[in-house]
Amino acid sequence: MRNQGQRLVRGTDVARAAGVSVATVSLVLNDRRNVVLSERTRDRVREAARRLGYLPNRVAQSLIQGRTRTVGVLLPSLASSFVARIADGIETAAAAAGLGLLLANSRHDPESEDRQLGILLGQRVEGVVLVAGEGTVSTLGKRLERLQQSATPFVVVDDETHGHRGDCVVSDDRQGMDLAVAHLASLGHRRIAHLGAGSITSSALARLDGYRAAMARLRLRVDRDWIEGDAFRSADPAASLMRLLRARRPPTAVVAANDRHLAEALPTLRAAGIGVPGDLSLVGYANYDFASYLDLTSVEQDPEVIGAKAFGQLLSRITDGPSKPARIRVPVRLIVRSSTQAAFFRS
Amino acid sequence: MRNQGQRLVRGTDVARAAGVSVATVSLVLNDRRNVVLSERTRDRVREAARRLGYLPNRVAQSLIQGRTRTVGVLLPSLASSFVARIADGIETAAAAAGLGLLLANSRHDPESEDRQLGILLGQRVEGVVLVAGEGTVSTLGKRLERLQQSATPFVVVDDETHGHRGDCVVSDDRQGMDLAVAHLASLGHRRIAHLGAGSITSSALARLDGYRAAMARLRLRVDRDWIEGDAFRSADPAASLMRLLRARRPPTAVVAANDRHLAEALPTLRAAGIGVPGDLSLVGYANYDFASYLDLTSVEQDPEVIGAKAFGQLLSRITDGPSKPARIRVPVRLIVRSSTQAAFFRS
DNA sequence: CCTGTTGCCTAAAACGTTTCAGTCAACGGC
DNA sequence: GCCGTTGACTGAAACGTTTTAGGCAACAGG
Repeated sequence: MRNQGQRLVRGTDVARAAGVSVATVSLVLNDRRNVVLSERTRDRVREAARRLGYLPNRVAQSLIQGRTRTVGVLLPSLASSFVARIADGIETAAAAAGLGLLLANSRHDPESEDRQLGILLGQRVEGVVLVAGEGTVSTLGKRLERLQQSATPFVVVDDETHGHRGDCVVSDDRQGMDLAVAHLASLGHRRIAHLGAGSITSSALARLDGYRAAMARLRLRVDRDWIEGDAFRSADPAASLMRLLRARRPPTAVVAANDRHLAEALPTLRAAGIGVPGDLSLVGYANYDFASYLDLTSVEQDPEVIGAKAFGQLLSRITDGPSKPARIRVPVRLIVRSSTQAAFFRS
Repeated sequence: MRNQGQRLVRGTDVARAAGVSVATVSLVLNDRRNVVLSERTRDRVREAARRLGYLPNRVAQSLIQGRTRTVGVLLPSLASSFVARIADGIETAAAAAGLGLLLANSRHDPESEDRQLGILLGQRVEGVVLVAGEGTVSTLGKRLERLQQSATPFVVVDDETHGHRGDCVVSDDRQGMDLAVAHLASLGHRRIAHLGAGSITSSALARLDGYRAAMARLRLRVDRDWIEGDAFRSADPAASLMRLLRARRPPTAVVAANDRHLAEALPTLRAAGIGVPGDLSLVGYANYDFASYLDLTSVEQDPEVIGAKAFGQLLSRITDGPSKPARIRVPVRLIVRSSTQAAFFRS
């Protein structure tokens, strides 16, 4: 720790240089206008501070003021661009509000998430944004309880199954599925199948749910063998998609819970001689950058806005205190490309 | 700030509950073995701490110990998956070393980066990882100077043009280009052109440089019109690629500085009736996830390792103090897919 | 000369830890 | 009974700020 040798400049140093007390330094630099101070003194202090390169020690400030101006963000990984962009949104909003971000990464491990949360609370963050992820969501309740006990405001992102415990912000998966199904229906499709996400996260379930609701709303029947790749199926999207096409009444279109599954299944479709969109229309989900390269119609989410809203909600909890849990759903929009076209066959 | 009302439990509270002094609480909880303390007292204190849910206030600890156990990460954005994965690598390494991460985002704006750096230094982070980005790299030196003045250890990531000022960690772009060119040469290609990144970042320059060096090493001539999309050209990759194909001696293969440029140019190639790899072999760079969906041969980087190495270097600076600047280049590897095949024509 | 008033600044406490010198009791040896 | 030693714990300072009550000089009014 060589910084010890070369101490950073403190308020005392500025005070000595300006020929005043530390109290005065603080008063001047924080521009306490209700205290009378001569312009001459102000200038002297400011000049000394500038000359010495004085940066008030935030640690000491935090201790005395009882607030750290820092919020914690606990996420499962930054490898997912969806999560990373949420973090970006949180950071931007926090910076605008003058709050810093302490980042912790659970690596999808509940125990690690526990430990990290402990560290964040030890650091006395003023609030926590908890981004749910596979692996940690099932035991999330335990950590929310801990947050409640320590009276630390929090917001959950990307999971609404714990909505009764506090605020949550999610992407509007139901709306997304409705847009996808409605788009296909407007093209004349009646036999629309669903290729699920193969996981049991809150949004995977919401997308399946949204698919069913949209079909019901449009009075379209859903055959039993039109849903594939749910939590109980293997994670082979191509095989799942091919199974869908062997249904008793084969679908003319498929809405997927994830672009990635479609991208992976595309070569198999091509090999089987099934043209897209000629023989089969496809709608993906998430609008990853490759969706445009593959010309996939897809539902675009807005992770930056999710992050911004999550921070906004957290901030209002920090300043206004608790009240009835809010559930914020961020709208999505459909990006139409050439993987969808009018139905080639009407039932 | 409602947390004020419901204060968190302090060492004093534990001390009172256990019938000892605060000093004892600290001694027990920090397991100071060189001080003699009876087992009975230890147990009483530990029990009281557990019962009250005592979490030592890190802010006070930091103040007294003069170290915050926190490093700052200053990056241009989390929207880039490359940067996000670097951050992930840093976080993982930092967590393993027991250090927290304060995240700041410059949004590609030098002024904002300045401000953010000020905040990090105010927070008394023990070191800073500075991830360079377009927009901020040109004025990076100013901030490095500031870091040097405050005697805060730092490491620069993704830029080696400031290597004289301190440590830097970069992906080995020269090696990557060498792998790409050598791969094509081994397939019999002699006329290999370069589609640049269209930016003037350190790695774009290094990739161009690596291309030239590799061609020279293999004794392959580089025509003047075989380099496109450098900093002075417009950012239309498809047009750049088509220009390459109109060269006096048209190339049979192209190595790009970025997968994305190839992905965007692909439709144009298809429209022009140029088959890949039949008429033209392509090698991309970065191995984005879409590279596999588009079957692009590409150079894969390892951002997590870049982050880990950056943190490792920073940590050794923090503990061992300064010495000769290190320049760490993280190896890359070539992922061969079907966008490259044996040359159709030998010169 | 006394009493206020005003203007400008400062002393000192406080925040919640850690650390170390020191206290105090008990005990043993002589 | 005295001295030293050991074991077990504690008092108080320290970290670098902010904040508030109050000090002090100058000056005015009576």
